[in-house]
Amino acid sequence: MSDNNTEEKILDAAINVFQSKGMDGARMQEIADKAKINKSMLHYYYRSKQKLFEAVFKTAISIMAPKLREIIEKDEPLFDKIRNFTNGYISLISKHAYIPTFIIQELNRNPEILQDTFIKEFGNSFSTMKTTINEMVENGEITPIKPEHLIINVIAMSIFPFVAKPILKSVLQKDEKEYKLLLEERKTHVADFIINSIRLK
Amino acid sequence: MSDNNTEEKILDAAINVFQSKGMDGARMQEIADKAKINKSMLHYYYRSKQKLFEAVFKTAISIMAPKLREIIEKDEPLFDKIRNFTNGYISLISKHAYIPTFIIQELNRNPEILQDTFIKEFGNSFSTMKTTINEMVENGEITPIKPEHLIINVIAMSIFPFVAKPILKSVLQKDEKEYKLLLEERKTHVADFIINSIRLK
DNA sequence: GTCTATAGCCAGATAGAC
DNA sequence: GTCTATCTGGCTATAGAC
Repeated sequence: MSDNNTEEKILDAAINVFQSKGMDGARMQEIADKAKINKSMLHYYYRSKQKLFEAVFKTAISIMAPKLREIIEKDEPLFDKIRNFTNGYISLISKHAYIPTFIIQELNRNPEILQDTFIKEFGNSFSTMKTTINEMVENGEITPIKPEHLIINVIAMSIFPFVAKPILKSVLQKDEKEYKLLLEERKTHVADFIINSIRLK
Repeated sequence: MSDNNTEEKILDAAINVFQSKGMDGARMQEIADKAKINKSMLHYYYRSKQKLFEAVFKTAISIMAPKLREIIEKDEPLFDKIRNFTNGYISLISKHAYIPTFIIQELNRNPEILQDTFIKEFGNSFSTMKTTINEMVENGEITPIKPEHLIINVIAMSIFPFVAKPILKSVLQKDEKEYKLLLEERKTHVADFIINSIRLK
């Protein structure tokens, strides 16, 4: 994609550079080089580094947010939901390995970005999921657990291995290929692990 | 601490600034201001921004690594190990909230830093823990699980809530106080959740 | 729309007085 | 050891020709 259109070539290159270097580390010259266009074109199309960054950030969110909504909103049995999310999300991130770290990094740098791009994505859809989980606990269908912790656990086990890849590779003494294999296994492992913990025996 | 000694005042201020802004976002002037010393003192004591950064990075690692070794090396029953680690690590990070994000961010920026400061911390102590877990599986003491996944799960659920705090606060619609309470609960919740998953019923 | 040239600023680093 | 003043380079951004 984007072999012709200059604006798209810029955005693609900007995604590449911003996501690996962050806002502060990124250089407009590097983006121009990667896009194989003149540096002043960046300003012609996006006015400023800040505006270009915002376009990249929104793109990143738009890739990650829908699947997150899915787990929260879709009407299906909880265990299916967990299996679909972990499998789907780990697959998705495998194709966009830099995005979670990028979002986390920039969000910690400037937590207010959320107000504009993120919060309204969710509204109060979380509260319905919360209700569902609480009902399952009350009906004795799963072990007692706070919905908040369950959600954090699901997300943490899915995303953290990507974010902390360098540390985990080192601690576990895995090479690139072995680590990739572990991530692949986690598409099913994470759901098994969670369901094993909350289901009644 | 560090009310007199200039070098210490610099390091304290540098820790503060580098850990919240990262290498690229940090400014020597801001460090000097926070340390209430003249900017050129930074160079007098640490030669360059890079060298000062390395000192800060090593400090961060030296705060986080020992507890990580503990879980891997200490000779105690697995379930105790898990309880001690999650409780101990979450408590530790609560006092140094910026460190995990800082380490992850800088490690993704430059994965080679590890070679110098990190890998040798662990040696092959991981392999003994791996053996222990595999033996427990074989002896039917816990559910079948790859040691790698168990370790990733423990670390992920302990650390991720700090790293992804802005997102999770937003998704779960918690204010600062409520989120702090969740983190507090996780000191015991995480271990319960894990043990509940791997113990035999 | 695309290029070259350059303005303007800011940050890291150093020289040198005290 | 600590300060002021300044150099130097690199980066964003723009002016202006084509």
